[in-house]
Amino acid sequence: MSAITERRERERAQRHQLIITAARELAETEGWEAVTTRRLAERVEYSQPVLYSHFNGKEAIMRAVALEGFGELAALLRAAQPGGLRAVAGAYLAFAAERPALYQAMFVLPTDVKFAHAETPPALRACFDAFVGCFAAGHPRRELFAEVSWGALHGIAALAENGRIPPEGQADRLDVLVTQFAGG
Amino acid sequence: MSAITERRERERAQRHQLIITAARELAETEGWEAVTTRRLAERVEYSQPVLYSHFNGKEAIMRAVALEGFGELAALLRAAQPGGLRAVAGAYLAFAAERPALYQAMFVLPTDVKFAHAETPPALRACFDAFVGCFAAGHPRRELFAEVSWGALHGIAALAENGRIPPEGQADRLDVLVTQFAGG
DNA sequence: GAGTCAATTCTAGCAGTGCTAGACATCCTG
DNA sequence: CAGGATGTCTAGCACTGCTAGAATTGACTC
Repeated sequence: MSAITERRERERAQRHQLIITAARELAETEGWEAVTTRRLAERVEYSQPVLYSHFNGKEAIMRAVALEGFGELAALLRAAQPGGLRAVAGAYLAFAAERPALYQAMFVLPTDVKFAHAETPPALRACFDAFVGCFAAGHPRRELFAEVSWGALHGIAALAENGRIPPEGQADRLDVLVTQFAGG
Repeated sequence: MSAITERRERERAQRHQLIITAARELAETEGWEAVTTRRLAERVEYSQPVLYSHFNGKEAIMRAVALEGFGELAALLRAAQPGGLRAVAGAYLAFAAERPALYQAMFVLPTDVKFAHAETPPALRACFDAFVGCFAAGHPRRELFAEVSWGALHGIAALAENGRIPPEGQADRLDVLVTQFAGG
């Protein structure tokens, strides 16, 4: 009995992850507008209602995908940490450029995820902390600088992603941004 | 005959503008997700197909709204021009905060409007030029600096708008941004 | 004025969306 | 092997953007 329910829960958890992965892959190959509950259900080889037994709706699935993204981004930024702001910022822009759909779920699409809040997911907080760590410990407005440099990077990334800025100039923009902020 | 067709064209142009205004108002009061062709048609007191005789679909209506926004933003930025980067950046953030839906149509939602291109609408180019004008005429990388400072502002505005950053800290962020860029 | 005809506007409907109630099947328990 | 809970699916709702073809309007000719 206990063994059976355990197995069931294991299978359920597997399917849970399968849905997240399928949604992410679909979004990364065809964009979020192509991620419909019907296509997603077909992809995981279950009917639509199964999705709703795992998630509280489509938005919840996207939130789960975004959460996965926060974990990956945090790892990348932490790895770049020793290289200072230039390396962290470069890693950030590379992440945004290489996984546009994932980045969109994390930072562009409407979300319920709490930012700068007590309930902020640890992975997300770790991302922010990577930026904070780029400024000296004694810096009087350390958090503020982290926030602004992150925001600035996001602007560059977002505009490039939706075609408002030519993507090929990102390296130059990164250089300007880092130079202006590292000097302060 | 000519007088009649002229009157008809006049009425048609009026209705054209009515649709744009209605879409904008609806978006500004309830958000773009509330702007459906049915609700918009009801608002202008015509049936849905009329919308399609004026615009090539919902996206075209949003593009028209965005274009209106570019004109207004350009006027605001030009007026702030004498105050330098601080004034221009402040006007930009104020615009984004006061007309979030309009700003979203201009810079966040998918669009076909050409940026940094031969077909770029004059109003949009004027917005960019306002940023360029904030840097000395002899500045070696004038356009690049304009691009990056605009991008940085967009990041701050976008993150604040969708709840990723507490909106009450915008003044401090603006201060940091301007200080770092005006110094270069 | 009455009739004709073109331009305009609307009704009705298509294929798609997110989501859900209730029927159905499956599997464990006694 | 029957009973019952668990899980899954079918079918459908109200909505979306969009459009074909019917209906109406209104300007022009006789």
